[in-house]
Amino acid sequence: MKKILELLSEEMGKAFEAAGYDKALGRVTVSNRPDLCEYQCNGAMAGAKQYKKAPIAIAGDVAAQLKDSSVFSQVQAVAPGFLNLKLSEAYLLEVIQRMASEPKFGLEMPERRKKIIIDYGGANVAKPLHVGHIRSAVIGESIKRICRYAGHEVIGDVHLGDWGLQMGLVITGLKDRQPDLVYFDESFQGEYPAEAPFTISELEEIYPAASAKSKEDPEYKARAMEATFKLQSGVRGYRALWRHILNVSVEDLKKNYASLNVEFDLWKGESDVHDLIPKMVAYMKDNGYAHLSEGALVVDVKEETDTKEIPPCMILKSDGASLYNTTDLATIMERMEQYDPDEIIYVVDKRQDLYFEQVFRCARKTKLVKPDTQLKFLGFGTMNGADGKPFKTRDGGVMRLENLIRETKEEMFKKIREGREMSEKEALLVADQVAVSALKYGDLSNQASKDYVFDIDRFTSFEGDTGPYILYTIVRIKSILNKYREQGGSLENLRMQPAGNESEKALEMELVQFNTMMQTAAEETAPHKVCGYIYDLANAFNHFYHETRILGEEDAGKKESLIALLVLTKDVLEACIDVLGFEAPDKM
RNA sequence: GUGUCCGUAGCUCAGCUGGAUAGAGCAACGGCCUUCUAAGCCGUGGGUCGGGGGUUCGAAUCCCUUCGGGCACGCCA
Repeated sequence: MKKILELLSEEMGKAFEAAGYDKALGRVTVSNRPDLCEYQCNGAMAGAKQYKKAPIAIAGDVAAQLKDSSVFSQVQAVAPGFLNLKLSEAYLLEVIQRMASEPKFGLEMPERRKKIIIDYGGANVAKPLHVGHIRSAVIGESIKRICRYAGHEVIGDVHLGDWGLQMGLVITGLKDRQPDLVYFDESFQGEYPAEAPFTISELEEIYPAASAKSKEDPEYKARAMEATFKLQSGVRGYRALWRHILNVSVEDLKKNYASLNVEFDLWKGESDVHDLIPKMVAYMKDNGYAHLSEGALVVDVKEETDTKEIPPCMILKSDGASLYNTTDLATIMERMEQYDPDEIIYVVDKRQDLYFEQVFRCARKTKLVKPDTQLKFLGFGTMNGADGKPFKTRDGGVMRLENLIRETKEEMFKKIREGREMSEKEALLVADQVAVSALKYGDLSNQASKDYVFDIDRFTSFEGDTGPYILYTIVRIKSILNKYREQGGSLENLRMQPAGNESEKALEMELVQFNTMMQTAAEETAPHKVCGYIYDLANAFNHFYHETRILGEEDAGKKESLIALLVLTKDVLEACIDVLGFEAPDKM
C-alpha cells in the first residue's frame, strides 16, 4: 500500500491544483513542531517565487480548498506560509486497518526481485572469533534479514579464510606436536581416520604459537610455506588434515554464530576458488587486462575522473603466488557463474574501502561481472572501548567473542534473578534472549559506517534506549494479551474504532510509518533506522500504556479496539526485532 | 603529502534530498506503584550544532575555507 506521506501528499496536491497551483508543491512531511500540528506542508513557501505571490496567500488558498476534507481535521495556514495539518481520526483508522490487513503491514514489494549475495562474518579457520568479528556478523545478519523482508532473494555467505599460509602454519605446528600422525607419512595409502586428531581448543592453541614462531624463525616460516604449498598442490595427507581442521573449526564457528542468532546459507571459503585461479589469471592475461608491473601481475584501475591516486589491482604477487585480491576476484567469478546475482554486498571493516574499490573496478573492467551487477562495499567502523580507543580486555588483550557473549549472558542472568521471580531454567533462557538483544541493539542502533563506543554496561542496562527496553515493551503487551485471553477474550477478527485520545492517536501515527521506514532501511541498508523506529514506537506505546486502562475498559467495543491496537503494535515490534536478529521472551 | 570519514548537551548518539523554538538516552535533580510488568511514565536544569566566510526569504543540513581527530594509500588480510 502507499505510504502515509504519499497519501497525504496526494491529497494536498489535489488541493494545490484546485487552487490553481502546481500539485507537486503539495509534499507533506511529518511535523517538526508536534506542539502545533501532526503533519506539515511547506509547498506554499517553495512556490512563492514561481507564482510571485506571498506564501501565506498561497497557503490560504490551499487551506480553503480543504475546508471540508475528510482526511484532515485541521488545515491551518500560518505565517510565513506553513500549512499545519492534523489528521482526522476516521481517516487514520482507515489507514491503520488497511495496514493491519495487508501482508508485511503494507510494505510494497519491489518491482523487480533482486538476487543478492551478502558476504559477511569474516571468520578464519583455526582462529577463534574475537570482538572485532561481532560487527560484521551482527550488521550483516540484519541487512540480510531486512533485504529479505523487503522482498529480495538473499544468500548469506560467511566466506571463510580457510586457505593460505595460516593453514600451513597450523599444519606445521601440528607436525611438531604429533610428528607420528599418519597424515605426515607420505607412503601411507589407506583410509585416513574419520576422527580429527585434535580438539578445537588445541587448534586454537596451535595457531597463535605457530604464527608467533614463524615471525621470529625464518626457517620455521619456510617450513610453513612449504606445508602451504603441499596443501595447495593436493598432497593427500595434508588435504585430509586440512579437512579435519576445517570441520572442527566450522563446527565451533557455527556454535558461536548461533549463540548470536547469526546463520549463513553458505559456508564457502577461499579454498573453494583455488582451482579457479589459473583460469582467471589466464583470462586476464589473454584479454590484455593484466600486465606485469614491478614483477607483479596487475590490472590498472585508474580512471580519468579520479581525484586521488588509485593503485593498480594486484592479481599475483611477484613470486607468482596468489593473494587476497586473487581469491576475492575468483570468488566474484564463481558467484557470477553459480548464482548470477544482481548485487553482491560486502560487510567489511571500512578500512578496506580503497582495497574493495580496486577489486570492484577490476571486476568491472575485466568483465567478471555484468555491467549492471551492483558491487557494494558496506564498511563498518571500529568498535572502541569506553576510553574511545579500540576495544580491549582489561589486561589489554583481544577479547574472544565467545567470552564476551558468555559474560553478557551471565551478567543478564544475575540481574534477572535479582529483580524477578523466575525459575533458574526460565531465567537462563530469558537472560540469553535479553543479552543478545542488548549486544545487537547496542551495535545496530549506531550507523554502521561510524566508529562507536562499545560500552557493555550501557547496553545491558535496564534503562534507556536499549535492546532490553524494546523487549520489555513487547513483554508488557504480551502480558496484557495473555490476560485478555485468560479472561476468555479472542484475538481474532477484532474491530477497531477511531482513536479516543492523543496518546492513542500518537501510537497509531507511529505505526503508520512502518512501511516508509522499512523501505528506507532496505534501500539504504540501514539497520539503525529500524532501531530508531522501534524506539519511537516503544516510547509511543509506553506513553499510551501509562494513560490507558485496557483490560479495565468497560465499553466492550472500545476494549476490543484497544486490544486490536495492542496486537498490531506487538506484531510490528516483533517484525522489526526479527529483522534486527533477536527475539522477545514471553516474560522478563 | 594525497584522499577519505568525523567534530551536535558533561558522556554516548539521532537529526543532514534546507524550513518554525536543534532532539533522545545516560549522568544530576524532583514527582508517580491498593489498578494490565516501575527494565516504566511525567517533569527541571543543561547547546554560539569545532571556528570563519558564502548561497538563500530561511542553514546543524548545501558550497568554500580553517582548526582538531580517525582511517587508508602495490606485493598483509
